[in-house]
Amino acid sequence: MKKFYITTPIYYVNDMPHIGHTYTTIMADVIKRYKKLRGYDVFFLTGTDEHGQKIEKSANKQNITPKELADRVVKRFKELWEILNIEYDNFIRTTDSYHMKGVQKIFKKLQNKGDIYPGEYKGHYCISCESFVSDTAKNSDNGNKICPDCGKTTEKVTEKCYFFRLSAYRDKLLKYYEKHPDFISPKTRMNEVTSFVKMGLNDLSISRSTVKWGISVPGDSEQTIYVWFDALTNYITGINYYKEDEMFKKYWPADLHIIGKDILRFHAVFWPAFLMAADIGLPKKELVHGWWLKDDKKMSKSTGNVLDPKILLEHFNPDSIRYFLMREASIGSDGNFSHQGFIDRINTDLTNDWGNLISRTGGMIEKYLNNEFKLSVKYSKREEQIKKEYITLEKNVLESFDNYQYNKGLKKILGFINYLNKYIVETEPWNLAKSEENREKLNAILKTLVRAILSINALFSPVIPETSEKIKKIFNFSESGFGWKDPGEIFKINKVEQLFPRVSNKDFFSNKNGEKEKKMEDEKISEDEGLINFDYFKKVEMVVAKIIDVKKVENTDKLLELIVDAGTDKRTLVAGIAQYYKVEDLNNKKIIIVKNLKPIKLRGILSQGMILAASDANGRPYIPIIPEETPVGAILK
RNA sequence: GGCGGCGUAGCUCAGUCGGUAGAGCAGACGGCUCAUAUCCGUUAUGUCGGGGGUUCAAUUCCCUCCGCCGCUACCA
Repeated sequence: MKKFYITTPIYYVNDMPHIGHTYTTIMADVIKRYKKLRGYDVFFLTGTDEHGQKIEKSANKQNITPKELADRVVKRFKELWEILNIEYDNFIRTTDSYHMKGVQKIFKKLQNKGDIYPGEYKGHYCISCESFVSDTAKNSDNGNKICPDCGKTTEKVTEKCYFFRLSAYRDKLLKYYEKHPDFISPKTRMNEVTSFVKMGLNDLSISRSTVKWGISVPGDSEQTIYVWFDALTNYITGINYYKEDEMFKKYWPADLHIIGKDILRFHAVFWPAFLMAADIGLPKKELVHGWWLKDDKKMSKSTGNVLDPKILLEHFNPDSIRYFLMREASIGSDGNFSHQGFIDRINTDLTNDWGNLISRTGGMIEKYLNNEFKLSVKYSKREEQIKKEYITLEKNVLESFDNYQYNKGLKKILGFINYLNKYIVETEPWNLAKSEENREKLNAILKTLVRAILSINALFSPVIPETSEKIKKIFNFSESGFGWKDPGEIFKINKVEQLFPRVSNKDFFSNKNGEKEKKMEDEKISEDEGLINFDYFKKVEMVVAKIIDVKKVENTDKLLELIVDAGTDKRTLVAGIAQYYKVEDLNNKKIIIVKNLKPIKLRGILSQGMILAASDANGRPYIPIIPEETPVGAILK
């Protein structure tokens, strides 16, 4: 029996489960169920990532231990997966001992090989912020750096840590990509990865002495292993890499890692390099999916538009959610989620088409045949035709599913359902039922419908498994597997229940979730007009600053490094204006800077703000010079 | 700035290895009554992002411009 090992990423317990986690996990579950039907021995791994400073900090805030925090979130994930009928084979937690031992094992292996070596991280440490300050932060009088966050003088610290020799794997990775062009799918993601690797790779710091909540480095209790090394390793520890027993030998290498585009680099560059270093085979394929946008906007905690699947579960059954996510997004590109879109999709596809087909078929069998087929019948050409067309359809659908194009496959299935609805209208069973002489014909039509329904039901089963089971029960049918179904000459059916109750807009939007939803749509409208309110504007801090030193950034054409006095502090700015402004043009001038812009490193120098300048159509900057008498630090509003 | 992708009906998208375009949803009209006011049929709408070129012929190939997205950079 062929094996198939599929994984989701492990989810960081700093976040409650949302639609993104749900999407990835449902996709994995659908693939698992599909592969199982295709005769594979499937193993499906999911779990949680529980180490790291963030977890440590949030736990502290809530006055609980990191493990307690993780336990709470894990419970939420497991509950949701149960509701959504996710059949994972193992739920790994990075705090599980078999995982931790496995991580240490591979770490040790790389150490022995020399691919992990002790090194030094030289840095400037801010004690009050408990964090490292960039090399490029500005100096204080005594030569130490000043913390850009709190302004206090930092201490020079030389910290021991371990590095992974990533630089040595550049060519090997590129060769691997070339040999396995389908390793990363879709192709655009593969291009991104290769161009990134081509630019060269630096060795990777893979341990921290400042993080306590983590797996300790073997033989060095001062250090914990970097969370990404810890997390990625789950894919092998989850199938017993520590023991390297039969299970590991059977399932590794993974056949499919499902990941989101945000974690591409870790999976497509670092993870393969770690495995190469450890002489472990590489996963066969990584499928990169996009994000779910909410009303065309990225979901994020800060905008507060993260979608909790529980809201949907208040109105819809789990299969509806599974169906929508698989039907609506094509792998690779971002999907868009709107509540209206969700309601429409479920009502048209599942309620009107699929649910109703079963309902009307069952209704007729009840009404005309008293829920029982007593006759053995001959099928006419028309019925044979339906069988033939189903077989063609099935081939096409399976082909789509094999390529993980579930949206395409499902679309095709819906087309066939429409075809069956037409068949009913054309044959008019309700007229045949009026006279006894058409009994056999009526039987043949209804039986054909049952056979078609059961056949389609199998195709649908990986995506909507719960409904699929219900349908089998209605028709007293127990076989699974694909192909044209035949429940036999004589059989009974049970009363049809409503499989997908209709949810009207009124039902959905009248409760408080709907209100919330509506409010958000209103907000969206005002944003669309391009206007911002005053509070929003106030967030931008602009002040007058005096330039106290200017120099060109070495080896660049466009960049100037400026030291400015912003009133409260002195800070470094990097600006791409060297082609238009000379050092002497700017020295001692007063200008406007944006003070609270997120600092960014440019050419290795940390730029802590931005010079305000007008720019013309060619991008040429014009810096407004402020009158000399203006006080430094004056706020613009 | 570089690399890649995209821009097709009101909405979501398919498609054309060159012969002026489709599907679903929403809309309009009609039919049926087995069915969850469901189903079936008919039907409107598009200068296929703008401009230029190659060609007998371009939405499809080439160039250029505009807009959007992703990655990346000496953008901030």
